[in-house]
Amino acid sequence: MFLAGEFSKLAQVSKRLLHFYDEIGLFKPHHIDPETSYRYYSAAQLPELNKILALKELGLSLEQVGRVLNDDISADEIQGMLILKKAEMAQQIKDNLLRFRYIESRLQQVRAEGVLQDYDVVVKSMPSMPILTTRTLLPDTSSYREIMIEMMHTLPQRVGHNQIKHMIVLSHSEGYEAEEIDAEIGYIVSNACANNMTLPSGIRLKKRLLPEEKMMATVTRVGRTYLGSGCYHALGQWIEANDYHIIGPGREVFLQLWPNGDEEMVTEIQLPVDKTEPGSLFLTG
Amino acid sequence: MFLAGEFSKLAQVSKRLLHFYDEIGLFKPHHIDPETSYRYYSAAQLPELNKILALKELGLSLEQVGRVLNDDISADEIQGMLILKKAEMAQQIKDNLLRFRYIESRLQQVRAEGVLQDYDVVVKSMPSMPILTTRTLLPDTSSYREIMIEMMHTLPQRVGHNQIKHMIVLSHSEGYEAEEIDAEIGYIVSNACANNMTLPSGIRLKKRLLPEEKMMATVTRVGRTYLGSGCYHALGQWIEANDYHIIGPGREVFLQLWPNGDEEMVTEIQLPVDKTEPGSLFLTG
DNA sequence: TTGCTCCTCACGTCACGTGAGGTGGC
DNA sequence: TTGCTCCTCACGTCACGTGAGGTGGC
Repeated sequence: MFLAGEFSKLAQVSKRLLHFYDEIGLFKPHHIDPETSYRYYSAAQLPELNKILALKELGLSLEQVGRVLNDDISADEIQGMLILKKAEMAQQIKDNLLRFRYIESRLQQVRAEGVLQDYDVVVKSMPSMPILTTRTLLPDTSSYREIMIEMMHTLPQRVGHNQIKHMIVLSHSEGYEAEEIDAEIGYIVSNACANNMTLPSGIRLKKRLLPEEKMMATVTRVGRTYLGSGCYHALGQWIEANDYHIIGPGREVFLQLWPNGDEEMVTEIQLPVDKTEPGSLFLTG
Repeated sequence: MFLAGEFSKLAQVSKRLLHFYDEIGLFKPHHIDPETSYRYYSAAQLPELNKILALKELGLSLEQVGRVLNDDISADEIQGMLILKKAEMAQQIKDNLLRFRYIESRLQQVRAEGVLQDYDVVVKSMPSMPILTTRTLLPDTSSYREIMIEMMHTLPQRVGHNQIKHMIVLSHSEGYEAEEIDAEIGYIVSNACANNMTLPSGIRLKKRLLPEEKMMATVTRVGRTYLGSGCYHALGQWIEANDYHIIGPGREVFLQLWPNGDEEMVTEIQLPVDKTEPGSLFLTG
């Protein structure tokens, strides 16, 4: 029979762990002296403690370990647990590999530029939503502005302020183009909004449903968005390092327009992405 | 300006997270209405929140994130953090790969036998310790017993009870042999113990220092140990699945001898092991 | 007496999630 | 009035680690 301290040395665990397992009823001392409350453990209890440690190593929670020990669980259920754990491990490994690569790319960036990059990519999902837009070929990036200003000044009155949410631009051009930009400009609106609208300048808007996107790589920036900036660079780097690829038209959502000058404009750039199939890691099965 | 609920939808985080970050001073609302205590956030704050989320994704703690945001940290320190995180990731990935493989091997075992195996392998370290032993070639496994019994009955009196700890057997044979076993039998003793000892039967014991072992794969069993059992099988499987290999003589430590018959004997089998060099995972750098 | 063990509270960790219970404006 | 938002406690999570404060035998 060993005292808690001796037994903890034999098993190479902390005394506190023994206390804790006693407390939660997972592993009790062989007996406790009623006078001193000293815990006594027998060497024959070591295999049981080892079983607990080993199952914990496999990734089971203490509650699961307890159920395995108490035998109120079938071999099938144990198999189920292990299969689940295995899948979780596989997922974690994949995630960590990507995280590892992304850390590497951020490291390179810090080394090269001496500071952490300005733009931070975050994954979001977007539900489907109605938009009221016009699609045109624009000669250059500054042409956006005129159309947007016209919309700002006329649309809210025409369809009602409460029908209208954020202004949005979708770029349908493949890749980046400085001229002949195929873009769709308008507003995110509510379901009740009118289906058609003509602006004073003759521009015609139509309502359509923008599909749901489960994964969007997004970057938010403050200030003039139509100027080139590090946003797209950061997005590109992120998408590459994380094995994503772009699967649809990019969006720019104007969370805050320029009431007091461009500096206060806030835009979120959203690129719908999907996982690129990984070069097999044989973590299946 | 957005209310907490709206802003949390924009950012796709929970309201509680916003409250929490406010509480710990990591990310405060643009302002708070002093009458209602309502929190108001501005769209221009989104990039900052995104930065927090992105740094968290990289694996930094909130405290580290806070230091990066507050700029009371140099680019060098940020690099240091990232390099550290990268190494941690690499280690985690390696660990998880091994865990994954070990889960697989336990799964196979459960599938094959219908129950979880009896023996559980645990890694321990052993400090160097003095032992008082004799090394001989034994004709067969049952010859252990006679020597052990003689030692039990004579050694404690000769060198003093408090000089003696557990009985130990080291097997120097390469691999498993049923006969002509090269074994070393004796006791773990204290530093003050005598250097030599001769038993009544003429067996001579010498004291020597058993070296430290940083990693021992161990299994503990209750009952007669000199009979073949699943112990070694479990050990072997474990060592293989976890990319270890054996680097020295195995030990059997008798934590409890047979005062009332073999059934109550408790033995710990210890195999010194080391990591086998992994087939490169290119996680270095 | 000093040193060594043991014990029982009880708070700390980390990043929030999850109610409970109540308020204020349409 | 009903519904909707917002708020502030405050406990729960998971597996222990880490003192604080005190006891008992050599």
